[in-house]
Amino acid sequence: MAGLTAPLLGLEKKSLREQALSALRTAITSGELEPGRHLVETELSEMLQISRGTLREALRQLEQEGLLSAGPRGRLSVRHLDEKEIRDIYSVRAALESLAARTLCELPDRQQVTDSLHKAVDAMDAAASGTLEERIESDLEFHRTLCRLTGNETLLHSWESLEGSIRMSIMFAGLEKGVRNMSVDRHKDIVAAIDTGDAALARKTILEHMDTAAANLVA
Amino acid sequence: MAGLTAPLLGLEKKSLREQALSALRTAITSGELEPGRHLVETELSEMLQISRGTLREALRQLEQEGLLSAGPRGRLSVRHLDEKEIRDIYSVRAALESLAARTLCELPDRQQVTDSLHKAVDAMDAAASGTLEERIESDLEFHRTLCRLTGNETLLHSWESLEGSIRMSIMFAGLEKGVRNMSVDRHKDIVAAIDTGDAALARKTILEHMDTAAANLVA
DNA sequence: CATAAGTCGACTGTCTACAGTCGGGAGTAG
DNA sequence: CTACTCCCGACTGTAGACAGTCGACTTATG
Repeated sequence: MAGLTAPLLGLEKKSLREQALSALRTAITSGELEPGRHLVETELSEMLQISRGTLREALRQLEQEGLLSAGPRGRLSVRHLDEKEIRDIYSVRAALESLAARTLCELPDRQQVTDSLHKAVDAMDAAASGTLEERIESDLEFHRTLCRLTGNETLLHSWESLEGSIRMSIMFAGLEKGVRNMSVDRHKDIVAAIDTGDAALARKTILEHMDTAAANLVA
Repeated sequence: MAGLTAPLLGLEKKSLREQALSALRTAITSGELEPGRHLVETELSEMLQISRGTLREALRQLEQEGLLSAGPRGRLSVRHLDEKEIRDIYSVRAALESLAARTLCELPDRQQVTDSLHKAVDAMDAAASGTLEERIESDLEFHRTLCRLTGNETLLHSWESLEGSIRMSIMFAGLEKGVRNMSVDRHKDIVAAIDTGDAALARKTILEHMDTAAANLVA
């Protein structure tokens, strides 16, 4: 007699605000809303079939995620990234993920960690023959997992706040360039480094990975 | 004939949303709104004399800054930090600021940078005899400056997103503990390390500073 | 023809009102 | 006295409307 009407397994219904947030994030990071484009609240609220008030809450969040930039009088537009900004974003990303790698190495029980990471790599492997979007998703999921496994909620939250900017970086560079960074082998190296428990090595591996990744994007 | 009615020098009138944001941030990080306290939108909007819609936009932002935590059915309450979370916050902070230090060392022209940092330290010195709040403000200003001078907007933005959590950490630990980290000398060390241009040394100095800072807070 | 004043339209800022939902207390049956 | 039910009050989710402001276009004037 369970679950007759409502979905039970974590599939909680999302508020309109969250739906709008997802929809807009996708629209922006997919390029459907091209960079520089002015966003008009009345237009968007009509498109998404929600009220302006609800929409504005979502917009504030996107603004703080760095997907939107504010012009005079509160005019919002889709943020435009140049090469320097992409490098900057990846510098911060590298700092966060290298902290994650170091932290994981210092964990008492790394068995479950490496298991989860192996699974994430396997998922990338499985997606390797899929669409570009799928490959990117599985890659980001790997790195998100890296942060999540540390158990440091603040770290995870900071990374997720950056995720939108990361997606924009990839989109800006072009998906074909972004996909250069999805190599399964390189990610296996990361897992292996963490597996050894050598924090310095793990940190170095991540930093190099991010350096290469940034270079691939702006090249 | 200038500035008769309106302030001109960058003192642009802030929107009600921004005013509410500042007021709430201050109220929370000062402990006026004690941790764990449930926030009721209608109450707050009446206190602040603004409409709920406007207030909600500010709340969303505070939520993302980590000052508020969401309960069931959108109930918001002032976030509560335990010792582990404080350590976690400072880990992330350390990662960001060590990136800042490294970045500054690699800058071609560091003259202006060290000048600005010296000024910030001087400000701390001047505040040393002031109230606890003033000392904390000048300390945070120093570290914010550190991030700003890198020219990496993303880094600055990430740090500022964390600032609220940092303030809460200090408040949680108690201002008297927080003030232990305001030593002018220790900050001079940081500036000196950056001055040498030795990225590894600068990074190490910051990491140690943050380690000590976190230890002082949870001790 | 150029410049200045005036007017119109487009958007954001803000407020008020309504609807839906959950928790808790009063009241009642066993 | 306990447990169950039903109703009410408290809040959040969401919508819709009004007001103020700035830019662009038009029109009048030197």
